[in-house]
Amino acid sequence: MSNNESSFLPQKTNDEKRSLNLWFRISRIYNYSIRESNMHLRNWNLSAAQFDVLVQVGTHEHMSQQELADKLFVTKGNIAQLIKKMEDIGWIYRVKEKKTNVLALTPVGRQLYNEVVPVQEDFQAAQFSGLTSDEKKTLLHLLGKVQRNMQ
Amino acid sequence: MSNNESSFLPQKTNDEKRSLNLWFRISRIYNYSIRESNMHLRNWNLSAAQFDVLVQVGTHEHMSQQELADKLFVTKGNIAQLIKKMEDIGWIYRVKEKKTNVLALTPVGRQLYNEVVPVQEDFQAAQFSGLTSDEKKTLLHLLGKVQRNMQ
DNA sequence: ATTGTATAGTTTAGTTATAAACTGTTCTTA
DNA sequence: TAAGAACAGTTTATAACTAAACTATACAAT
Repeated sequence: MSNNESSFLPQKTNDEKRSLNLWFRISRIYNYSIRESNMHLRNWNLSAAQFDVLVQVGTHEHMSQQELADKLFVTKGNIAQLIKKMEDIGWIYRVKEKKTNVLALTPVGRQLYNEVVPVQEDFQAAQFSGLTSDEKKTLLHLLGKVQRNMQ
Repeated sequence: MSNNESSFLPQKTNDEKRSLNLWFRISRIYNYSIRESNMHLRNWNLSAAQFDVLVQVGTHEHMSQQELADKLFVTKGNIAQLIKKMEDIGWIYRVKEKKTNVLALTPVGRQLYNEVVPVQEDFQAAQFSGLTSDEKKTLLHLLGKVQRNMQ
C-alpha cells in the first residue's frame, strides 16, 4: 500500500490528512529504499531478503527459524523457503536440536557476510544523509513512538 | 529488507548506527501496517494493492496506467496485471486513447470506493494516533526531507 | 503412561511484485 | 514520407511473501 494522499474527503481534519500523508511518505521511502537495495545487492547475487537473513544469522549465534521470522517480521513459511534456498546455495547450514533448526553461516556464507554487510549498511545509512544528526535523533524518537503504538 | 539493527561493527559511528536504526524502524512500521491493512481490507475482498488503485483511479480522472504506476511507485507491468484483474472483477474500465489506456471506475467500483475508502483511511490514520499534532508535523517534515534526498 | 496442547518447521496454492523482452503506436526529423 | 526514437502497454519467467493446512516433536498434567 503506498498512497492516498489525494483522496481527502471534505470532512477530513488537517490532522487526519497529516496522518494519511505520513503513511504515504513512509510507503514511498520504504519502496524506494527496498528497490535501490535490491539493485545494489545484485552485485553479489543477493536479494534483499537474503541479505536480511545473512545479517541476522551472521550476527546472532544459535538462532532458530522461528526466531529469525520474528526478527524479520515475516512468516515462518517464508523463512522455511528462504533458508532452504540459501542452504542449497551453500551460505547457511542447519543443525537439528530437538524440534528446532539452529542456523549458522558456512565459511562461504561468512565470507560473503564480511564482504557485503559493511558496504550495504553504508549504502542504507546513506539514504538518511540529508538529515543532520539531531534530525536523525528526532526522527528515530518519533518513529519509535509510532512503533510502540503498533504493539 | 527489514533489519540489521544489530549488525553494528565496532567501527561504526553513532550517527551511522542511528541511520541503520532508522531504516529498521521504517521497515517495521511499513511491514506491520501493510499486513494490518491487508487483514482489514479482506472484509471487502480487496487487497492493499487493489485499494491503492481504487483510491487513485477514484480520485484522479483521466489517469493512464503509466501515471498510475508512477504514483504508486510500482512497475507498469505490475499495473497491467492489477488492472486486468480489477477489470475482470468489474471495478474498473479502460478507454483506449491513442497509445494510452484511460482508467475509470465502473458504478460498482465507485460504490466500493465510497464504502471502503473513508473507513480504510481512518484505519490507516489511526496508526499514528500515538503522536500529537505537532509531532506529526515534525515527522512529516523530516520524512519529506528524507524523500527529497532520494530523488 | 496417556492424552492433550503447544510449538517448530514444511508444504501448498495463490498473490503481488519485479526485470526484461516484446508489440505496437505516435512523434520527430531530416 | 521514411527511418528511427520514444513511449504505453503486455507478456513471461521468476522471486518473495502470505495464510492455512499439515507433520512431527516435545512437554505437561493428571
